[in-house]
Amino acid sequence: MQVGSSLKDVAARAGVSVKTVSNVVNGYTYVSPATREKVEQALAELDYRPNLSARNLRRGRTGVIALALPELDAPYFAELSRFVIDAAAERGWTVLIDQTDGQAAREREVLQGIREQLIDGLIFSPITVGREELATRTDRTPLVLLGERVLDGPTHHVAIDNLRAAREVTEHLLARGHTRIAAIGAQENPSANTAHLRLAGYRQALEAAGVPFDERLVPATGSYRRADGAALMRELLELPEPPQAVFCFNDLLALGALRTALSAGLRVPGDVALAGFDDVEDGRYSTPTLTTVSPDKEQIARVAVEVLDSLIGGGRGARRAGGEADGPREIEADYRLIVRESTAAG
Amino acid sequence: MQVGSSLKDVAARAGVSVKTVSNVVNGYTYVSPATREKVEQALAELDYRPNLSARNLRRGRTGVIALALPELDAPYFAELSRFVIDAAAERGWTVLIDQTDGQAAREREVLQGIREQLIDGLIFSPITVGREELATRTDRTPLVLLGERVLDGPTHHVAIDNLRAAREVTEHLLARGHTRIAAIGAQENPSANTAHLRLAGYRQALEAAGVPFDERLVPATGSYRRADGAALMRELLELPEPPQAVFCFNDLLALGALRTALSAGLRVPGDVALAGFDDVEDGRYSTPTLTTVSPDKEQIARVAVEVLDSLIGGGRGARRAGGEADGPREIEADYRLIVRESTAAG
DNA sequence: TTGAAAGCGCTAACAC
DNA sequence: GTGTTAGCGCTTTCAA
Repeated sequence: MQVGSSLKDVAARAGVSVKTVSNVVNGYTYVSPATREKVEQALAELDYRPNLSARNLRRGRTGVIALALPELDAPYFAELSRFVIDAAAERGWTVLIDQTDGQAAREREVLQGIREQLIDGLIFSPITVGREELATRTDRTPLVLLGERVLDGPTHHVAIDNLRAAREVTEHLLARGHTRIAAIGAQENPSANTAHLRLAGYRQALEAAGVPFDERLVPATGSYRRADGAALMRELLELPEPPQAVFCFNDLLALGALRTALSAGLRVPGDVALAGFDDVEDGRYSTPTLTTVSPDKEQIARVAVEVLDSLIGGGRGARRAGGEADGPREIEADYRLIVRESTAAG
Repeated sequence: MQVGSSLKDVAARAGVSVKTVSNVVNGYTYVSPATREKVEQALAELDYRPNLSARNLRRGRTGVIALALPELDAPYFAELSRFVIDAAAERGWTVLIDQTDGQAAREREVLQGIREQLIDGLIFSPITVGREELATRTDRTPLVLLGERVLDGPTHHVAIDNLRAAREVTEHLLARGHTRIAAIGAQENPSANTAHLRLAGYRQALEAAGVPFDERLVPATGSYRRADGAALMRELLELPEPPQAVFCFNDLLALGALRTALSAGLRVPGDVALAGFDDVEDGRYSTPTLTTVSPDKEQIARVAVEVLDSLIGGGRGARRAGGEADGPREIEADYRLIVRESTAAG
């Protein structure tokens, strides 16, 4: 069965050459109106659709970029993805999604180019990957990193200043009069840059305020889901001296912690104040609503796509390592602290 | 700049023919160990990566399927996507995402094949698209629909029995002793099958219980986000005789309604009971936790991918319309009613 | 303004 | 077992 018509078929039907049809399809100038009309009619009659594989092969690019992230069902990544897809669509790119589940092996594959030759570029939000993996990368697919900066990394990336943001949250909690402030979300994995930066910001704020750091108030976790937040909060509440406030390294942890606190009969923020990070929509409708750091996700997505777009280059011809001349760019995205009910003044 | 090595380069380096290299790359038998080793060394030395565009052009398929859905940042779709991507990965497919935002024009594009020739198949969760659009579709890309059944539709689809599920939710509310039960999520758009089915289920249950239908208790909405639920709940609370229970057509609406109710100082379920639909994770951690219909998302995703896989066919050769011989399959997915705190017995 | 033809990198008949 | 070669459908010099 004939699946689709090719340029040749159209050319035959219109009584012109393949080149002419191609010209019409690609909107080139210098086609006489008469010819153009003939061709367009044939195009319509045969319901012609260009074969993208062939076009890609010829052009050396595919028009597809990959977005690699830990998990699509974490609201932060879901929201970010929507913006990336929108921004990409505006520039004519199609987005393909790779879920790594934060697994080191999967992340390494992504970096080494499982999809190479299928994608023109990659936007990657890593969890475990560090400087070394990036440095030894052989895949030449243009890459933009999302999330924390991999220090001195050889790669373009866009991220907010996690350390400063975490410090601000903690300062906000201190300003509310709390001194016994816990932090949920520390990670033992040495490559977990985001967690380390947020923890560092937390510690800086405590130190500046002269509040001693108490290791028992900073339980570690492997993942950042609601269940983790709920479990860690239970641990904190069993402490001889439970915290007055908890800074959670993302909103999911905070929502889990909130559930635990409310179930335990505590009032939030009356008995314990809670702050999160990410500003996902859930936290805007929880009761109480959630104080959080709101990264400008739309900006992050747009800038990442723009940088990638410029790396890939206007696009004629083969994929290039382009843009490296200017050196990797580190772009800082905006964020703001949004104070809501969960830390409202007593 | 040379971007990557081709089979020819590898062949030259290994001192064999292109075909032999191809054989090795594709894991064919009948390659002598000595040759194989030579080739593999050359492969490694040149860091060979197959050009997928070329391979696709030749094989007539791309290994990519599209998942078209309204919005990635609605938790139900985010969760579903994760399962679709996982199921697809298991079968060697890569998933590309199209967001329609539920817009009729975008949905029509998807259906008519914007991505044709780039994808081997399409899994589509429509909002507005109806029977006619499906019937007049010319794109031959294998298609599986998700969500409500388009009645007598010409297309394979997988969905839960929305009508029955909605009836069960309403019956549950009736069994709790409520008679003044509102429903949030009706849609005026005649193609909004899901909304119509859920509304029909609600009405069936009322009727069976001899409870009169009150139009004021069934406000319509265009979209299904938290903000809509919050706004509609405000309207309901201003009624001279507000409802004792509210059945929301998805969890986001319910979470928005919950926020409004709690903000208004009402107790849930004491003053008003609330039920949702979808069983997204947010509703498992809200306070109170949310009674809801839980569709088996993993099953929906897996079955959709399996059906699509069989439609696309083993895959040799060109894309086919295959599978139509057996006629469109309508696959009913499992679901269950999960009763949680938001409708707990008084 | 249009046509002829080469070739992108790969796979698979078909030879040897 | 291995090599030769003909396309897949498209874009694009180069001629006409």
